[in-house]
Amino acid sequence: MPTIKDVASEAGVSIATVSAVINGTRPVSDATRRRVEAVIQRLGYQPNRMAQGLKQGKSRIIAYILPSVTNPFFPSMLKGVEDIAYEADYSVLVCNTEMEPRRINRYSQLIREMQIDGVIITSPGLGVIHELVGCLNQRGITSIVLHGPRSIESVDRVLVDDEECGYLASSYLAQEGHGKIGFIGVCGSTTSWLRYQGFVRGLHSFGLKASEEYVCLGEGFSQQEGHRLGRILLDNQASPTGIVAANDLMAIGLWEAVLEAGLHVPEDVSLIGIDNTLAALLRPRMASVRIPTYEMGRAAAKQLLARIDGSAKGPPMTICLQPELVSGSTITALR
Amino acid sequence: MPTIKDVASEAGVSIATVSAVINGTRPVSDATRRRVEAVIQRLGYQPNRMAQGLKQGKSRIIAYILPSVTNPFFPSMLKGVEDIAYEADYSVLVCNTEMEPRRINRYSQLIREMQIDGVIITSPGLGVIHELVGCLNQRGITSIVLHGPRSIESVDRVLVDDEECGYLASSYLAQEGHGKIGFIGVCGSTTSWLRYQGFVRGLHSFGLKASEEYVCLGEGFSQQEGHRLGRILLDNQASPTGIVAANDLMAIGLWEAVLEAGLHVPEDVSLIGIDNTLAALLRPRMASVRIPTYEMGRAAAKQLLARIDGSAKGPPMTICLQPELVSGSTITALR
DNA sequence: TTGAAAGCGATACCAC
DNA sequence: GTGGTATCGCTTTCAA
Repeated sequence: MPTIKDVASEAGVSIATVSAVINGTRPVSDATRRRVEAVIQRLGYQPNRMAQGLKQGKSRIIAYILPSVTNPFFPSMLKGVEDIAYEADYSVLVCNTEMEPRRINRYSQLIREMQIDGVIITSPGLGVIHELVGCLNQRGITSIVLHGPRSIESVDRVLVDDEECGYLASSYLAQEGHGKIGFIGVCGSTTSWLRYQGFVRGLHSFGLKASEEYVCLGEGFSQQEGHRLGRILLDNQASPTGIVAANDLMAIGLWEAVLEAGLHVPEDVSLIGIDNTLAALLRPRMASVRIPTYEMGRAAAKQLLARIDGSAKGPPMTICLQPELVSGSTITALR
Repeated sequence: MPTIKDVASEAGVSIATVSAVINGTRPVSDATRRRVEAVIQRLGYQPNRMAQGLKQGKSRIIAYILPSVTNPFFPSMLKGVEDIAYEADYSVLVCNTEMEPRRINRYSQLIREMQIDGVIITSPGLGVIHELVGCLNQRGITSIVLHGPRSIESVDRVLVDDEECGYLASSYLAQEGHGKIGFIGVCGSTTSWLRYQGFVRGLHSFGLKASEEYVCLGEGFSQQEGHRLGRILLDNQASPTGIVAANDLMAIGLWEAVLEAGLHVPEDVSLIGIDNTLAALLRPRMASVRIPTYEMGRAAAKQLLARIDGSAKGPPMTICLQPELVSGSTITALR
C-alpha cells in the first residue's frame, strides 16, 4: 500500500503539499496539483484512516447501536441514519447488540477505543441505556437516543408519538363500526402504555369506553406473547370484535390465537397492529399504524451531526415524529 | 482521555512496560503488573485503536458486506459472522450496500482505508462482486464469498446446496400426494436454476415429470414477481395443485395470486417456499425449506479468520451446507 | 525485568 | 506556494 510519502517522492514534492492537495487546506499551484493528482491516481493511493484518526482525534465514523438486526423495524431506521451520514461524508458503525450484555459492552468499548465521533442509541435493553449514555457522555462522545425510553433527559431524543399510534389504531376500528375493542400490550413498557393511552382516547372520541376485560398485558413485544394474550382475551365470554396489538409481531401471534379459537379474520374479529413492518405480508391484509422509522433515523443522524459540528447548541431536545394509519398495507415492508 | 503515557508516569514505569502489561508481550514482574493495572483501572484507560492499528497495520476488524439489512435473511448470516468474530476477539464492520453502487464504492474505500483485516461478501449485485474481490485481493485483503455467485473461483466460498433445496421442496409436495406441481423462479439466476434442477429431480424420484406449462420464470426474487408469475401460472387451463417458489418472498406474492384467483390455500393449492424467513409468519402455515443462514455465517467467518491467521492454506475452497425441510414452520423467524 | 527511542502515516505549524 | 518537522498514541526492537 502506497503512503503519502511515496506519492510525495514520486511527484517530487513534500508530503505537506500532497496533504494540501488532498484536503485543500492551503493553496496549491495548478501545476503541482495536477502532478500530485496524477501520481495519486497512478499509485492508487488511499489515505490511511488510522493515521488520520490518530492525528485528528476524530474518525468521521458514527455508531448506531440497535437491539436486533433480524427485526426489520430497526434496519429501516439504520437506513435513514446511513443516508444522512453518507451525505455528510460520515460512515456508520453498526452495533447489533441482540440485547446481550456481552455485545453491548464490547461495542461500548470499541466505540471509545475507535474515537467514534458520535453515537445513536436505540434501546439496547432498558437498564443499560442510562449507563451507556453516561459512559459516553463522560468521555465526551456525543450521543442521541432514537426510539428509546423517555426517561433519558441528558441527551437529544428522536421519538414517534406513541400515544397517537394507539389513537389511530383504536379510531380505525371504531370507525369500522366495532363497539367492543380490545388491546394487547406489554406490561411495564412506556411505549405500550402510551399506545394504550391513545387507544383509550380513540375510543372516547367515538363515545366508547375502554373495558378492562378487553385489555391484556404481557411480558414482551413477541409473537409468542401476542398468541398467549390472544387466547386469554378470547376466553372471556364477551369477546371483542376488534383488537389493537401494541406491535405487528404481537398482532400475528394474536391472529394465530383467533384462528385457533375457530374464528375468522376479519369476518369475526378485526385486527390492527402497530409498526407496519409485517402487516404487508399477511393475507388477508391487516391494517397497521406505520411508524416513520426511516425518517426517524434521518432525523436522529441529522441532529447528531449537528451536535458534533457544533451547529446545534443548547439543552437536550426531543424530536417527535407522527405515525400514520395504513389500512390496506402496501407491499413495501421487505425487498 | 488518558493515554499510555499518563498511565506510565502515574505508575512510575515506562510506556514499554505498560504496553507489556496490556498485551502480555513480554514478562513483567508481579509487583509492577499490579501497580500498572491499578492505575489503568483508576484512570479508566483505554488503548487508542487508531494508534494500535497504525502501528500494527491491522485493525482486528473484519467487514461483512451484505445487500440488504431489511430482509431478515442476511442479518441472520450476520449474526453467525458476529458470533465467531467475537469469540476470536474481532469486531465486525457491517456494510449494508442496499445494492447501490454508491454505497458499495463507499464501503470498498472505507475497507481499504481502515486496514480491515478481511472481508465477507454476500452478493452486493452480480457484476460488482468480481470487481470487488479483485480490488481487495490486489490490496492483500483476504476475502470470502458467502452465498454468492458460483462464478467466483479466486476466493473461498460458503454456499447452501441449492439443488437440494429444490429437491426437498418438490419431494415434499409429491409426498403430500400432488401430481401437478409447478415452479416459479428467476430467469438468469444460478440459484434459481439449481433449485429448479433439484425440483425436477424431486419429481423424478416420485415418478413424476416436470411439465413446461407449470414452470414460470421472472425477473427477481420479489413479492411482486411471485404475484405476477402466480397469475400467469394459474391462467393455464390445467393449473397445478402444488407450487414451489424459489424463495419465501415470491411464495407470498404467489399466495396472493392464488387468493385472487378465488382459490384457497392449502385446500386448492399447496405452496412451499425456500428460505424459511417469512413462512413462520403466515397463516395457515406454509412449508418452506430452511437455509442454514446462521451456520453459513459462522462457517464463513471461521474460514476467513483461519485464512487471516494463516492456519488455513492452499487453493480456494468451497464449503457447502445442507438445507432442511420445515413443514409446519415454527415461530423462530423474527424476534 | 525494564527503559529509551525509532517509527507507523497522516496533519498542521513555522519558516522560507 | 512550498518544504521541513513536531506530533498524535501506540508497538517493538535494542540495550542495559
